[in-house]
Amino acid sequence: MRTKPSLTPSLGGLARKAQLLDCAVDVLVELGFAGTSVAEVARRAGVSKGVVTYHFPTKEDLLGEVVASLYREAGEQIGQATGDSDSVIGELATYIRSNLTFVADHPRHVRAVMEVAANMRPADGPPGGEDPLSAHLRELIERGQATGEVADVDAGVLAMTIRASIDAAAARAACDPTADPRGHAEHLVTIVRRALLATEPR
Amino acid sequence: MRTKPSLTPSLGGLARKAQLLDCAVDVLVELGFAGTSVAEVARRAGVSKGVVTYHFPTKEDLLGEVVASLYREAGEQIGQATGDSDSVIGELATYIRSNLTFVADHPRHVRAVMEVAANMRPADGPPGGEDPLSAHLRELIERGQATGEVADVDAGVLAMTIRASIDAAAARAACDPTADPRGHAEHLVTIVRRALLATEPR
Amino acid sequence: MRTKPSLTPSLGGLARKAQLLDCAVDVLVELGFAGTSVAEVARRAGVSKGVVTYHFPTKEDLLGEVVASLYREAGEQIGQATGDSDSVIGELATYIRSNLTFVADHPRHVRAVMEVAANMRPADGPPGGEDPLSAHLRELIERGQATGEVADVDAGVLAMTIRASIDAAAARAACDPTADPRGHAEHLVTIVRRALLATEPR
Amino acid sequence: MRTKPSLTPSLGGLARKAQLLDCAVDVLVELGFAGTSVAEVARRAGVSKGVVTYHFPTKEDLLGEVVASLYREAGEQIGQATGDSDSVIGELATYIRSNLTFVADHPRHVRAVMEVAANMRPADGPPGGEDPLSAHLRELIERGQATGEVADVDAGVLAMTIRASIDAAAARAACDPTADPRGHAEHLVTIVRRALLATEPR
DNA sequence: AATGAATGAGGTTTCATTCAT
DNA sequence: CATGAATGAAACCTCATTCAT
Repeated sequence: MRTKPSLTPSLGGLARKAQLLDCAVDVLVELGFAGTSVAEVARRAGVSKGVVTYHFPTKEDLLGEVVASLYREAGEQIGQATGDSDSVIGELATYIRSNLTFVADHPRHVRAVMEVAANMRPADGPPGGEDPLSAHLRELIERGQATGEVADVDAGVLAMTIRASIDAAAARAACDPTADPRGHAEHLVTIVRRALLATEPR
Repeated sequence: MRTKPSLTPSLGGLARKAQLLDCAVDVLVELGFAGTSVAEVARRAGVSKGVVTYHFPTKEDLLGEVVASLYREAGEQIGQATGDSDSVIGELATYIRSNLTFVADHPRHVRAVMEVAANMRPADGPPGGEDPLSAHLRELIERGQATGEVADVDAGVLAMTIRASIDAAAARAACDPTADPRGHAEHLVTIVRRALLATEPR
Repeated sequence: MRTKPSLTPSLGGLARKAQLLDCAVDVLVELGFAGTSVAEVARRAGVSKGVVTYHFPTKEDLLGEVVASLYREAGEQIGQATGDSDSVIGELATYIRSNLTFVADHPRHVRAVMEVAANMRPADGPPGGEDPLSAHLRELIERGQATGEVADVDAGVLAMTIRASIDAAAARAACDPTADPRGHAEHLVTIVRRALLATEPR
Repeated sequence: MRTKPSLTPSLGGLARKAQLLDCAVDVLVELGFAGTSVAEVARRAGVSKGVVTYHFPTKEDLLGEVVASLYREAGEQIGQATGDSDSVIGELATYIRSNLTFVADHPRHVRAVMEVAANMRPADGPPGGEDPLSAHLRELIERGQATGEVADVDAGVLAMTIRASIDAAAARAACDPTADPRGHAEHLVTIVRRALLATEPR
């Protein structure tokens, strides 16, 4: 039997995968997690449903890779901007700025991952315990407190607050093109510096 | 889980409705928005699916009432604790404390509403724009800045940050029984006071 | 036990039944057979669903009575107008006129019965065989042919055609208030008379 | 590798669609519109419910195609038999004969379409106004009256009567295999000719 | 690699009916 | 008589997944 010519020829594995991930991001952003179906992703990619399940055997694989690829990119971009400061305050500022710069550069992908994270909970029930990203921040702050560099506010709460502020700005940036994540970073840095460095009045 | 070991007695309208709302909250917390089906709610209540749709014609009605009932309760409890301070810092502290006290008292309900809010997007597309709760905080802060009572940090960013911190603590409290929202409130108040009142060094 | 005061006091059986039948007719006309539910009938009557099933244990009882009551009324009204003519043509004319007069007087009820008839098929499968109403007409025509009073067209086909024309006019009248069933009757009488009495040309 | 024998082999799109339409016709004829469910159609086709919704996304699509396919076939078959007569009476006879010949050839399909038509009301409320098929007939008759070729009976009523007679014969033929639509056509032609051509006595 | 067909589970909703009060 | 609550079946539809080609 003759092979039927395909409208959408092979893209050689990796390219096809990247295309599908792109489409998945779009669908997540526009239709939300609940509205994201394999069929819709395929439709936007202009391929058949089978193509999606060929490259990503299950839906979880697809969405998991949406998350993982963002983490990979974020790790690279943020990793570069790290460690080049010797003060704790400086490191915090770098962390906040690099995080929100990344968000400003990839608002849609970030939003997509938020959709997934809010809905695809790990099999072992709700997380509970401290978020690892906050934990890292907390340790950083505690280090500064140990050396007396920064004031003695609750490190855990401040860490959570910084993380939450970054995430909120990201969420906003993903939906609202007029939002300004980089400005948010600067103002947040100011707030954090005041909280950590300032001398309380009187 | 919360089901009273009753075969299926008539509960007389309001009680049944309350029971179903309770069960819906449980399901939302444990299974997430995506895992919340009318059937599961009915199963936990020990009644048939029809009972749920009898009292809440559509799923949206059910989840909407989960949200609305929390807002009602929060409005009452938080409303009482408001306005009794004449300094902006005092009002902020009251706001933070009453919010997190409420969260400490209703962690599961709060978490359930978060699940709904994160997923049930309004028909008119993604929100965009400033969150009304943050806006209220921002105005409060700006009022203090106009009178010179507090420092000139960015009011919008600080408002978002406070709201985000409260929400993060709420999310944590809903999943982790060892979390301490009231402690979070105190530490957050300290952080905010420092950011707004302290004199920057040098 | 104290009797609970009712918003919709007892109508004494028969009146309530009549009211429910009226409402059922309305629903059938406006929403069609498929849209006719016990709940909707109750809603229009301003009573609870239970009232309907109290008076008409099953939906079939309700709709069956809609049909039966029309037949009763039609039987009375048409019965009076019958038999007072001694020519077959006269009897046919009387039949047609009395049928369409009845339709003109009860368009909604007629339409409702059509909805039911088209959908509620007898348990023993589709009817098949000659419609009894047509059969009566056919016999009448054949009687006239036996005496030579009317021409020798096919009595069965003419009978079916007359019946179908009456029904079509009824269907029209039920939906279209500008329709004129009585005019239709006159014109149909003319057509039938021509078909039965005229001498074919040449 | 040997091909695993499939219980429900792939029929290649069009064939499967045709099969499903056939089954839908059967169900409509035997169980009526109200008794026609997607599940029942699937059961008769020996496939799963999903297959039906795969080929016809909604029930309306399925039933709509039942109607449309009949119209297509009827259009072809009746179109061929049209326009080859120059007298109005001749055209009427051709119309009646071709209609009922078609009915005689496809009694079940015709009956199925009647079920659908009687129940699937257009979204814009009850129709009201003249049926387009009757309208065409009326214009034909009026043309003949304008030239004096045929008598001056009411064209609208006669048109409705002819249409109704054809439909009644079709309904009968679909349920009763002993019915004779072609015979009906001949007798109906005779009746119509007498009504239009004969000279009234006296 | 890619496709279209098929599956079956599960979701929401409607509804006739039953029953205690 | 009347009601509101409850039931359970059945409807339509969506979807992740599997499979032959």
